[in-house]
Amino acid sequence: MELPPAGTEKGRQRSGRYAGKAASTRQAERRQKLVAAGIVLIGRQGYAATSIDAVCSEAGLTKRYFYESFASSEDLLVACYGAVTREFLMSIMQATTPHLRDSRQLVRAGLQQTFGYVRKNPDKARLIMIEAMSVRSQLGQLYGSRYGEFVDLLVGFTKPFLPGPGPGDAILAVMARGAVGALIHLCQGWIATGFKQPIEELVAGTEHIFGGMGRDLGIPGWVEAPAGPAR
Amino acid sequence: MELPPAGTEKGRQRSGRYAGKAASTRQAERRQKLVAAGIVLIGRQGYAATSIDAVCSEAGLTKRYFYESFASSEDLLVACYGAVTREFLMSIMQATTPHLRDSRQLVRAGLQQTFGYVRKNPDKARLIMIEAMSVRSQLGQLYGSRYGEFVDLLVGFTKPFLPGPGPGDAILAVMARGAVGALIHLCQGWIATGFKQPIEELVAGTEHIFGGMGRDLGIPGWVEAPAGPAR
DNA sequence: TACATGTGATACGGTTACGTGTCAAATATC
DNA sequence: GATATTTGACACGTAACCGTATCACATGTA
Repeated sequence: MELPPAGTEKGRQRSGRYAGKAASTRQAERRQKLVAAGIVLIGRQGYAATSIDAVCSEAGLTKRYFYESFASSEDLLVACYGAVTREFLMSIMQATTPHLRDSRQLVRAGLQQTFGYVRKNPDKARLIMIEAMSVRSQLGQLYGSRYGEFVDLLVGFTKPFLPGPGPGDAILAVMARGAVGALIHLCQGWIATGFKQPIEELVAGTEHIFGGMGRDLGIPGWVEAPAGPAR
Repeated sequence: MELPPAGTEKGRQRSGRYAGKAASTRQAERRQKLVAAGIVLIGRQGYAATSIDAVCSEAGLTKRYFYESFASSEDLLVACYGAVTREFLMSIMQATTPHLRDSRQLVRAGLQQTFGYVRKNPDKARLIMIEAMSVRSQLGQLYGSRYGEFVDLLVGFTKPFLPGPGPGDAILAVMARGAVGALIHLCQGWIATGFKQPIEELVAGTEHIFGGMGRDLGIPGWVEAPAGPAR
């Protein structure tokens, strides 16, 4: 913001280092702290009930540094959403990569990891699945870009197994988005009701949904009935 | 709140009538006006951006009458959610009742009505599908009761077509909730992106999802492939 | 007409959070 | 050790909203 890096009057000091770290490093660390604090507070008590002061207090910083990294609390929410979503997706990819050849195993591992992550990280899950809806100004972008990665992941998983051309890409994308929606919605209800339902029922039910879609798409291995009536 | 209905001193007047209507009638009308105003404002500009004063102004009433019917703005949101949900469900039931015998037609009519309602009533759809998430204190109940009606409707539609015992009721309920979640999620994205996607693609994609579930459940009429690859 | 109640407009105090500014202590460079 | 920058703690003014209270007017009953 100030004048060029050369000394203004006597050219005494200039290096930007402080506490052993460069300016950009410190700035990034502060931002990181704020995001972490935002994830905790927003996920725990909700976006509407989380003030900027509270986030700064939780992060051990002051408001000055909040506005250094974010223009508004909504801005922070978007950042938190991105961070948690990334972690969530990574965990799913990690859990599914061993089963890229077996679509049944792939689906089961993905579903178990999805619900397992939610169960183990209820605050983060609440953040990305419930509180993120509060971002009015950027809701469209959230749905269009970051959340699209999840859909792309799903489509990418599916395409190698497709026997024929299948339905058009647009239809396939709708199916994938619908599948993601089913998962998210079940998780929302699960969270909202205090995880009372056993995770096995959720996995089994969603397996039927995914299995039905697999059969609809003619994917081998899903054509025969995947499970007995009262599995 | 005051003393018994008998006259306090001289027993002059007491009837509760005003402007030709009984007290309870006027009270109900005021509540109705407030709910209508809430639906418009919350649906249009979001729950967080809707103040009680604004709702009263929109309804042509004053704050006194807001607190006559509601204890908080969240209370109003719940009431609005209930009113719109009821209307939404009624419209779907009305659109589907002519096809209770033909499951294919039933699904198609239901889906078209679902997306059609959202398209025609974007504010109301935004209210029940997005803003309702803001009700932190009663989220669990929303998911448990009122929203459960939709799931029950779906299960009720499905059961008559089931050939055998099918999966257990718990699994069936999960599948139904997932299906509802797929619909809601697709609608959310549709709203957030300004209804750019053609409604036919959404209907076709969700038909595949429902069709897959129908095949998974062994419902006659869904066993053979419901549509060609590039329908 | 006289009076009690319903109604509408508005005022008030209290609370909360935002966004910015000030000032002293800590740190690094000369 | 001296100076400039970074940092932390805190104060300040502003604005919005909530929930309640006040007051004059409208409406209905005796």
